[in-house]
Amino acid sequence: MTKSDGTASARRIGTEASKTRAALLDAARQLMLDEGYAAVTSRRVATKAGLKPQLVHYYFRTMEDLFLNLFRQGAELNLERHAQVLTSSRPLRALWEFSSDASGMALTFEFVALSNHKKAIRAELLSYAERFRALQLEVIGVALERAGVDQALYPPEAVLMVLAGVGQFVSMEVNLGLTTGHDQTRATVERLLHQLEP
Amino acid sequence: MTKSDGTASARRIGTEASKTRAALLDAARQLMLDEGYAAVTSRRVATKAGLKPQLVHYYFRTMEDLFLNLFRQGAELNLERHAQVLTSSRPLRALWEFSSDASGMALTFEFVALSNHKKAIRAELLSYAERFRALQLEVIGVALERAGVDQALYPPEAVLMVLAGVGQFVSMEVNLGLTTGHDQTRATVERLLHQLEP
DNA sequence: GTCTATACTTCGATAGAC
DNA sequence: GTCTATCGAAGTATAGAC
Repeated sequence: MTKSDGTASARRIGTEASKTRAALLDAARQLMLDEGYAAVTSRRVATKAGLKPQLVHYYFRTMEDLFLNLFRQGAELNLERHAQVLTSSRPLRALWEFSSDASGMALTFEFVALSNHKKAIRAELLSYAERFRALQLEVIGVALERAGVDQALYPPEAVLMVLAGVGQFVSMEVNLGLTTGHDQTRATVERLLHQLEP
Repeated sequence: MTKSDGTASARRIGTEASKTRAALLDAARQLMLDEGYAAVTSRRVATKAGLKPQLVHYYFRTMEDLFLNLFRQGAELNLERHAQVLTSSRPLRALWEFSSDASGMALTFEFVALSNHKKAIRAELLSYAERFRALQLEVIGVALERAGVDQALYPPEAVLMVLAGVGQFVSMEVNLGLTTGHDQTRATVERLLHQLEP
């Protein structure tokens, strides 16, 4: 661990190993899930963690910094889980299950919403999204080949967008409280997946 | 037009026909699109419209009221456009084009994000979503029948979720600045649509 | 019917004490 | 290395003047 981790600055900053710092990140994540990114203010984060608001600015210089750190933490974890899940014996099904998991989707959704007007978050999100996509495309290509699918008709990119797109769309709706037509959709997707990965 | 339009209250409120009121709604929508729902504050809306912040509270008692009115206005408009578009000669294609229109998606996305922690918005959004879905399902059923699709294998609900889900997912990504794999996805969807609706 | 003067709360951030 | 005292700006909302 080097001591400099980004922007050089005159002000002081807490260590990354600090337990207080971790508590603040946890509180922020909880708040973001429960009440949306707009509820993640220095005061509310601190209160939730049982700490003083100024500590947020000690451990994370700005609120944007806090969001970035929170996002990276989750993204790295997701990347690991994702890489593992995609090396399973049925990667297409694994991708579908990953994408249609509503609880995992909620945080991601908040970050996407947040990134719509925070450039730094957007850049970070885009960078991770590209890494995810590359990982997924590779595995899907192999899976389609193994299943004997004509990739001129069904390119991996399109398969990915359908699996991930429909999956994330469904979980977004679940989080909203909308479930009309989900059963039929799930059944149909799973039937098709069964044909590709028996 | 009756004079009472909802909550009975002691305080006074501006008329719905007011030009000032319309200007505030426009400013709010613009702000929401450009900088996200969190940027829609009484002060910023008023400034953008060249008015005093207190006017927001005169025409819309609370910020939530403003959001509700803004949403309803857009939803009604969308419902009309939607009903019209679905009576076209190629309803499936029309639905795909509607869903994959990134510019139209942006506002909807913000409202979904907002509704995640505002109960009143969520209720309104859900109510409209059900109306949309019912409208769409009916038309898709007819279209599938006409195309001779086995609806036991491909129920209208699943077709809807794929068209709407993938379409909205794609436009969400476009708004984010992510376009990897979109061309292949669009081509594949359009090829399949061409088979169903020549 | 329309708008202004004003109150009170919460925000992010810094300088400096332990 | 860790935390506190404090500031100026921005937030929502009401009561009352035109």
